[in-house]
Amino acid sequence: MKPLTDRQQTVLTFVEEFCEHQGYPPTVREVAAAFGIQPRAAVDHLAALRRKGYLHREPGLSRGLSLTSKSPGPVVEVPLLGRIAAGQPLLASENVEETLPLPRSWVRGEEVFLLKVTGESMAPVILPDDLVMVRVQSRVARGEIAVALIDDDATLKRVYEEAGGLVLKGDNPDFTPLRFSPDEAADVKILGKVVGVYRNLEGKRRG
Amino acid sequence: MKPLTDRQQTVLTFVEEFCEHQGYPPTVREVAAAFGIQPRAAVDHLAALRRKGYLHREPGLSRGLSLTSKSPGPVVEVPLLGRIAAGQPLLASENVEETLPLPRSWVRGEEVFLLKVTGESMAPVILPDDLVMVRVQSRVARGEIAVALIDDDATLKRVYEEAGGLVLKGDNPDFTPLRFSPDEAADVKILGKVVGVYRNLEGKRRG
DNA sequence: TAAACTACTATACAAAAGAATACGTGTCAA
DNA sequence: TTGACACGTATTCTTTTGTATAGTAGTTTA
Repeated sequence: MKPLTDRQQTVLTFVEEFCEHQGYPPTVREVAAAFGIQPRAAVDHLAALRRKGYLHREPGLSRGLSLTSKSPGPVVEVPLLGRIAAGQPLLASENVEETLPLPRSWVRGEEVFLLKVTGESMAPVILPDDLVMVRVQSRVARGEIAVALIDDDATLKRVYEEAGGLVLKGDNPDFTPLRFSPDEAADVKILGKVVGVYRNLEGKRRG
Repeated sequence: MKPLTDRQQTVLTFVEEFCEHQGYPPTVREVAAAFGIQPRAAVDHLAALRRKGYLHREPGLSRGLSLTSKSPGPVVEVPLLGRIAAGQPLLASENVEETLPLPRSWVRGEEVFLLKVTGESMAPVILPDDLVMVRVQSRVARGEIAVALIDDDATLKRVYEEAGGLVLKGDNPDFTPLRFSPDEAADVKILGKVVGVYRNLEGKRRG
């Protein structure tokens, strides 16, 4: 892309930050006011930026200005589930506490959701207050970490499907593995596989 | 958040998609035209959406409409550094391998960057191939995890500043702590504090 | 059953905002 | 030295756009 003059760069930065903060692009006059110049001068700058391919303007439309370059990288809105109930619609909007924009490269699969970890059973790999990303799938490979629903309680465990039944095991040795006979295993529903963990280390005593 | 009527939901969806496609929000009249109704009716819908907290309107401003709830949530482009050299400009574009859009709520601080972990010295909290988020700061509190630059080598360690000098210690007991006399400590530069860890669990044998 | 909310029509007006006109300055390459 | 270009001031015109007034109906809720 063609190089910008210093002045044009500051104008572009202003437009980018305005969009980010306000949620809508600035008008010609707002750009002018920000730099203490006349609208006409601002038009010249915006025209230069358009000519060099940094933004697009819809003629005649107020705020008809959109950024081309920067491009808010490919993001996917991933729902953070507050609670998980046995009631079918897992991703129903009532359960969605908020939705976080994550880079597409992190989101593996179509149906994914985030969950805030509560127990210590998966320590030290997964700790309380971690955010885990879960891909919805009803089966996981042996030994993989999954979200299992047991009587309306969602838990994070490694899953071992064996001839003798189903074993759900935490990494934390303080927790005894849960064993289910083939009959009982029907009450256990695998909601999905844990494909990622995010941990915030700010203001924590222990990692 | 308060529930929407069917009609309000379709209007909100229209606004969201308009923003996504055009890069700027629609005018009252554009909303009206899209549904074949009068501007006044569109105002009613937008007022309802604002009252229920789904969007924000700046009175009197054209296109002064911004999505609060859903929408491509506030993202910050965080640079993923490929290598870290002693040469001053840490976030110089030559060192930036790519830039990932992360939710603002995860990004604590002004200057942050991401780093891919290579060594095992911080296991089990931080493992190879993890992505750590680092906030640029030259000092960290005792025992916090920091990125330290020792002779052009960036390492992840807990930092203990003591009267007897500086100690850099990994969580992994297999690694012996690095000790620096007050004199030697001048060669160690703290680049920043580790404020977050992201781990991808896809295709791993063990967490 | 009254009050509040939703969903709309029709018309009008004033502020907001884009664009046009008319100039002035300095730089740089042909 | 002439013309293209970047950058700027000042003013005016016209369209776009938000908002207001004045109603009409149907639905929901207290």
